[in-house]
Amino acid sequence: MNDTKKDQTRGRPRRFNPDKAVATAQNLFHARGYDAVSVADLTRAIGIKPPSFYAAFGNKIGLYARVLDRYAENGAIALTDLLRDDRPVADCLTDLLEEAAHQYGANPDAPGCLVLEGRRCDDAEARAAACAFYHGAEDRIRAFVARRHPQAADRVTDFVVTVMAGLSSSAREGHDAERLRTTARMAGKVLSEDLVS
Amino acid sequence: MNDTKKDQTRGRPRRFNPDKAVATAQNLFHARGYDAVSVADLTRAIGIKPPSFYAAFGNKIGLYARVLDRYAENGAIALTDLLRDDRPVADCLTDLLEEAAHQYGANPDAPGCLVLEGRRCDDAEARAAACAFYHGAEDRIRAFVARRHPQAADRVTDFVVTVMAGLSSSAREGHDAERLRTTARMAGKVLSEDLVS
DNA sequence: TGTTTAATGTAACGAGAGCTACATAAATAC
DNA sequence: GTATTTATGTAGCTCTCGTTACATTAAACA
Repeated sequence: MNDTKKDQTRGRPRRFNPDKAVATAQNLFHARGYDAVSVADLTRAIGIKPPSFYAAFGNKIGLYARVLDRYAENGAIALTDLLRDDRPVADCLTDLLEEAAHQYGANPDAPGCLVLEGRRCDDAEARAAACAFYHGAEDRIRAFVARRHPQAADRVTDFVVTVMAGLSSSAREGHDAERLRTTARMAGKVLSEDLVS
Repeated sequence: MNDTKKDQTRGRPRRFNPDKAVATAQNLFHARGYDAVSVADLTRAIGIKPPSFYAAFGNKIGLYARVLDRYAENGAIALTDLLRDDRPVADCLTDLLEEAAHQYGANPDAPGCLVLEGRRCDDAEARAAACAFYHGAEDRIRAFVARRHPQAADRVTDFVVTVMAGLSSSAREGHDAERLRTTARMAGKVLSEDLVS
């Protein structure tokens, strides 16, 4: 709440809030994707000039990395809460798919998953940054399944991440949260039957 | 087979084959996507200079449209063959998903679906062109389902196109045809149970 | 008050994008 | 042969991209 941080640093103080700038950038990147957002778009939206931008974030990728970090904390799916060892694996994964459907369709101005969509941008560095977050999540899902269904882990993980990518894609195509949830529930049925322990 | 068409047109003859050029462009667009392929990339790959390019195809979008047409004839999924009215709907759709898996993973240098991936490029005109092909296919799937399962058509179509988008995405992530096929088969199971006539 | 430190605004850089003006070359039509 | 038509090669256009030099402004430190 205390917006005016009294940082007693040395030189001229910033005229903008870097955290707010990251939030603004997150909206833009999520709405249009990394490639379609120019530095000019970002500086205009933040309300600063290029030198301030580069002094604060290094470069476009630097800001994108900040955005990905923020997304992992705020916007992304809380795998820790969903993948519980005290519930059936299939139930957890179905909840995961439904939660994805809910989040991907929640904001029509920023549909789909920032990370999943970011995997396919044209800038190699940005792509690598998004893929790093993606692989982290995929590995956690696979490890979760493997704990109780080791022989099905690869197959089930492939299915789950493929459906999630599809949900993100359909969200960007205009499917609202309810349509996505119906699709997610249908996909979830497979898991209930495949993973009868 | 007769490569040397004796077109008795008027002026100086072309030194390149436009159909081969479209095939070359298809490979590039499929491998990297519309945005990541520059006109310079195309002219280099085709072996021509920009003026010949623009004389033959109008502009970058013009060639892309030719590529989409060619893809619809050659590379894309033959919906007419798959969506048969003399077989159970679920079986047809499962075959459709498996065929998608097969095609999307067939060529590691051009993974996924040219049209599905093209929907999300940053150029508005190119996006619209790809979306037109996509919506045509989606409509055909929905009409096929509606013929025998009218109340399930929307839901089932959403599921099928979402899985297909996921398959294309996972193909670009590196899943080979066999992994994709396993995912497709899992998704197909839902349809068999959902569409018990 | 004078020095130091850091952020700001103006202006522009080089690279690459899509695209084209213009003169030349190679075919047919007369 | 001469005129006409079309494709080619050279060279360069405009625009936007990500990024930066440079002088200036505003704060803390001495």
